Amino acid sequence: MESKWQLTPQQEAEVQRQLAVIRRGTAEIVPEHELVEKVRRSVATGQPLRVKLGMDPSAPDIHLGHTVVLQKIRQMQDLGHVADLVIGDFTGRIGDPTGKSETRRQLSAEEVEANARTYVEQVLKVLDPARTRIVRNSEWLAPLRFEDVLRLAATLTVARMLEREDFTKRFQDNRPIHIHEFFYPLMQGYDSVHLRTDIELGGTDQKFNLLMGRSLQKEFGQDEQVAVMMPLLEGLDGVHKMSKSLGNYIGIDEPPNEMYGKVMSIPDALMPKYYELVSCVSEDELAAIRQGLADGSLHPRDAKMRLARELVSRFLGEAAADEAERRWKTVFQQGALPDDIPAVPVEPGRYWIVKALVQLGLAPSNSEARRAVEQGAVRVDGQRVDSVEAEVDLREGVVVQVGKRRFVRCQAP
RNA sequence: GGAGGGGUACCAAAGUGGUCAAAUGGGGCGGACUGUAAAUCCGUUGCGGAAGCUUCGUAGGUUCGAAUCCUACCCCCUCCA
Repeated sequence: MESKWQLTPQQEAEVQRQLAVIRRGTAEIVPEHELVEKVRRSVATGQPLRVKLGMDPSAPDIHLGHTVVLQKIRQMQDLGHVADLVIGDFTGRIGDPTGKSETRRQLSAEEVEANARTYVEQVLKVLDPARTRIVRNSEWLAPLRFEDVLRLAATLTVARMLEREDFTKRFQDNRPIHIHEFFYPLMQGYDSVHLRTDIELGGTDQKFNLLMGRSLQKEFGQDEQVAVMMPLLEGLDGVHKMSKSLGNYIGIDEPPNEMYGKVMSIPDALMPKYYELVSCVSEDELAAIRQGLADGSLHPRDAKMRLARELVSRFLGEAAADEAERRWKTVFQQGALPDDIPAVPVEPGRYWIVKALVQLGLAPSNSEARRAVEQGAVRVDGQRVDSVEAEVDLREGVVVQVGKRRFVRCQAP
């Protein structure tokens, strides 16, 4: 296709450079040629592209999965483009039906507001604040009249909606689909119209919604946005996409040890993907890591430790990363006791082991405490307790351990 | 308004009078192994120091005996209108 922008050789080179950065790690770009054209335009005119990301404030925290997309935007910001971060405070009231097998609960305005606040704070750990505009879609969606809404709705057919797998499935399974859920993609698309978005980012599961933006922009006589989709990041289980509701996520606000440990528990096989999507290593390093893992010269554990360190350092600071790494080494590599064992006040004396565990908060019930002992999980001052009938002396400084990673130090009250 | 389907443990899902503290899968926890909290394998997963006690939407009832049968109620879903 013929480009309408004539560029100097230097500019051509710049376009190529930008495209390479943008393409890295993406799952799909629709349509590719329009992206090229937009970048050419930007380079020729010096006008930055407007990149949009919608965030659904239905959960208060963001996790590593979200950073995949955020990071891509950051890269675009570093190329000189600007980001519109749309807080879906209006759409959040509905809840994105994407991938859901049932209708989402509608959030109250207050809940959305509270979530939005922590969101912004966390998101700016990844994005460049100077090149980020934070907007809320209630700003332009709330004032729409019913008439406007009808106009939007008229652009869409039920058949088109049912192209979506999640809706189709629900429809076939005789599960309810509420009309208002149809409006979600419509509203998200309208955000793009309002913001005159050039590029909208999202996960591959957002394809339908992203394409909706194109349809609506066309309807409004605008240049259509390009949809840039990032792969979904699997969570700790290595199977399902990282999500809060599945509990397989790594939050970016977690305590350092948690974050470090969680990274270490990611299945080995996911390392290349994690490096590609959430790490900041250069293209060359990435290739080296891939190669090393493939030919066995790089131990998966070491790759993970490096990644864990990088992530903790980025989100929580260098010092926290040092500390988390040190702790991990002592506890798990050397099997030593951690040095930050929580102290629990307890009246000194002789206790039946089962009661002691409950007393120290290491087991929720006698039955569970007994099970732990029976399974050989309990140690007192490093000595395994092998009888459920055992009695132990609890006094200042005694360390009681259940399993490999739960420790408690007794403390006189 | 009418017709029908359904509510079982953390989740999903069997079970339709006793052998059911309730199959199976997932998740959780633990052990072994290891290189880590990866992978794999194994164990365990209501409470209770024991006797036993309390669980199958809720409340009653029938029965020697109920998750299973009856009655009422609550909740969810679908279809027709």
